Amino acid sequence: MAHTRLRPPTMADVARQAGVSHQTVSRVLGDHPNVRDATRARVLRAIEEMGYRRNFSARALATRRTRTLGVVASDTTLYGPASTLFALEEAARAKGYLVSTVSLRKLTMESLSEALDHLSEGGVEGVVAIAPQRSAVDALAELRHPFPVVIVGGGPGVDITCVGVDQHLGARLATGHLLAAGHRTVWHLAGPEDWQEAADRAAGWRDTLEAAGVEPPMLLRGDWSPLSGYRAGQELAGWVGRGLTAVFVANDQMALGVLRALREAGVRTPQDVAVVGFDDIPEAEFFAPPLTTVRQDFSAVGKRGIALLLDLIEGRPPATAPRVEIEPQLVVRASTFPYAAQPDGTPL
Amino acid sequence: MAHTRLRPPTMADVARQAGVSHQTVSRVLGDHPNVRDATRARVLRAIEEMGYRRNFSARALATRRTRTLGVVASDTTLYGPASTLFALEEAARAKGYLVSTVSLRKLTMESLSEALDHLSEGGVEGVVAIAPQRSAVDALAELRHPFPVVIVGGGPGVDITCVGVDQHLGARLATGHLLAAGHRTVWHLAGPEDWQEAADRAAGWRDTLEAAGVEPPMLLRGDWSPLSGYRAGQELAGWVGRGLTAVFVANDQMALGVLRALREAGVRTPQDVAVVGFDDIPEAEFFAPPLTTVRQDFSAVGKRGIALLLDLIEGRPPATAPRVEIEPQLVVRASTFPYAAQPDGTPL
DNA sequence: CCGCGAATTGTTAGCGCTCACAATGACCTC
DNA sequence: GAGGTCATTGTGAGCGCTAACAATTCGCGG
Repeated sequence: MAHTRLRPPTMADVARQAGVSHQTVSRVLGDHPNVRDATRARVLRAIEEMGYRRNFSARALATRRTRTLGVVASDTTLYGPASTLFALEEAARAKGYLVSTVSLRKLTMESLSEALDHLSEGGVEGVVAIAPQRSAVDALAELRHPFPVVIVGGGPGVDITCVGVDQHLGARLATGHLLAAGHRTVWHLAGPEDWQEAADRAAGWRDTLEAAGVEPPMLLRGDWSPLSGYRAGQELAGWVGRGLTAVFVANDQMALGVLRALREAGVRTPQDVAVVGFDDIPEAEFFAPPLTTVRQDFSAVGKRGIALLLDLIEGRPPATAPRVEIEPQLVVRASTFPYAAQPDGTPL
Repeated sequence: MAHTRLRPPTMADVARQAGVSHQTVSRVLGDHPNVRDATRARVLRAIEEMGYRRNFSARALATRRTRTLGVVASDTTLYGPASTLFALEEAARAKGYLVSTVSLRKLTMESLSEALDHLSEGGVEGVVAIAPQRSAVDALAELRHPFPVVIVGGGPGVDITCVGVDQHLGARLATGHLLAAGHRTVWHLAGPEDWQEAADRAAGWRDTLEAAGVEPPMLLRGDWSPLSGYRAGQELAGWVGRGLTAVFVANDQMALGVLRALREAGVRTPQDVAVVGFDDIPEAEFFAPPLTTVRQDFSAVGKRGIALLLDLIEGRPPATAPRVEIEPQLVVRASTFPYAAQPDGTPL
């Protein structure tokens, strides 16, 4: 007969019902060998009947493992961080870990410290920080924490394990693509100075030009937003006819703003000015014109990040170098090549 | 003298160091009154010196509370779900709860069931499901789980507490805006049939037209993607000059595709056809032309969702109705009104 | 200077699980 | 049939904390 049970059943309850000891129940749940099939079946039936679920806290206390990882991130509504977050969670879950997230509005020393405390109180065994700003990386390096930390998207220099896409290579692909198409030089609209990825992309752009014997033109800066791209685009429009025929924009959102400003200034893309972005956000294919851009493999970043963190947690020597770089990929569309395919596959 | 300590210090270690009982340490940490200031100071100093941190699992086991909530979501790289996720985490953290996320690629019965199991194994006290598809809501209603569940963005009908933006009202705002601007009728590009929000927006559109004594024209369907909007836009372009002067598109991404298709067909926006979107993604302001759209207050959704879940967890009678609706807001831009302000504030 | 209530501190038992080890039984070999 | 081995199951001791209760101390009126 079913009576209301105030407390959820414990392992001992199940054991009693199945006529075994609690340890045998534990063995069944832990997939230990050396449990007779008949016994296992009896236990499983009791578990099923009573709707038993192993108590997380008791288990964690006894094993000293919570199997929970923390992630600290900011700007999680942007495509890049959101994709990274998704990839990290998926990779962690595949390894049997739970992920607790803290999304910050700003990665300051203070907010980071609070976030790590919060996660620490939550018993995480390690943390992945999506920290693209140098200042955030520095803060992280200073902060004391009782668990290993892996940084995604951050820069080198500090003594923390990092994973990220090879931004320098991405920028070389973008800039090289434009040079190969016959442009004499390539302008660059960079991201905020403090961002490691912005710096790496700018460096890749500069190095490619210099390797080709071209003096890099003036560098413009935006803040990743379409609005800042729009403003930079207005400025860029003023240089058309004075040597500007190609622009490498440090992300797709700013490229959107640039495209709009150019269009409003009567500048045609790609006939007058070719534009390349970075990220390959889903909308990029539908910009006017569809945007040539650099695609990052976030899923790979997530997998490597989690793998690295688990190595650290389990005290294994990290399987790879402390700095892991994932290769990006150039996606060519009509913003640099007028005959590139339409979104639905038909030529323009 | 400092020697390497293999195990992190326990409360008993701190107590010994401070010359008190572990219980007094617990009192200090728990902010209990009735601890003499001198004692408190001594304990705090010991904690500081030893770098003590309270063990999460032991605490959770003793209190039977993990103070952890779960969130199940899908499509977390899209603006809407990502914003909701962010808002939920922020609201939960403000209440002292940790959030564990599971991001699914598809919300099927099977994946949902696995997600709830995974969270359950992780000891969550309750779950918020971002489940915009009806099928997902139905699956959730069928699934047994040992904790309360609140649905965000889902529909009514089932016996689960829901929070969401009032989509019907949003659609009325959008459609009414177009009618007020003098359009004789408004076409609609809806989202996938299975999505509650798509259905509500379509219903709001239809109701507004009928209230105005207008027979709703043929309804088009997309899948939220820019590509599907592009295809629908090509079809819509064929109706220009045959009564089509205004379109309400069920989200901004599809609206982007529609705008592009119209432009390619030589149709001007807003002079020939006015377009309204839904969501107000950050890029919407930079579409060509800037998009009139409906803004949703995700932060409010997050707060109400968490509040509701905590009510359920703590056995309080829910402070509000089982179905909470947040009011959306119309944002007018140039896609419906040629004199709307430019992104940077200057008139066109 | 005793006694009483309030403030402060200590003691004892779990919370529900896993681990290490002990115990049981089945089966086999010589 | 004694002794040994292996597979299977049970027992006891924590894991590190909080909650309930017991004990101690302090201040102060009588």
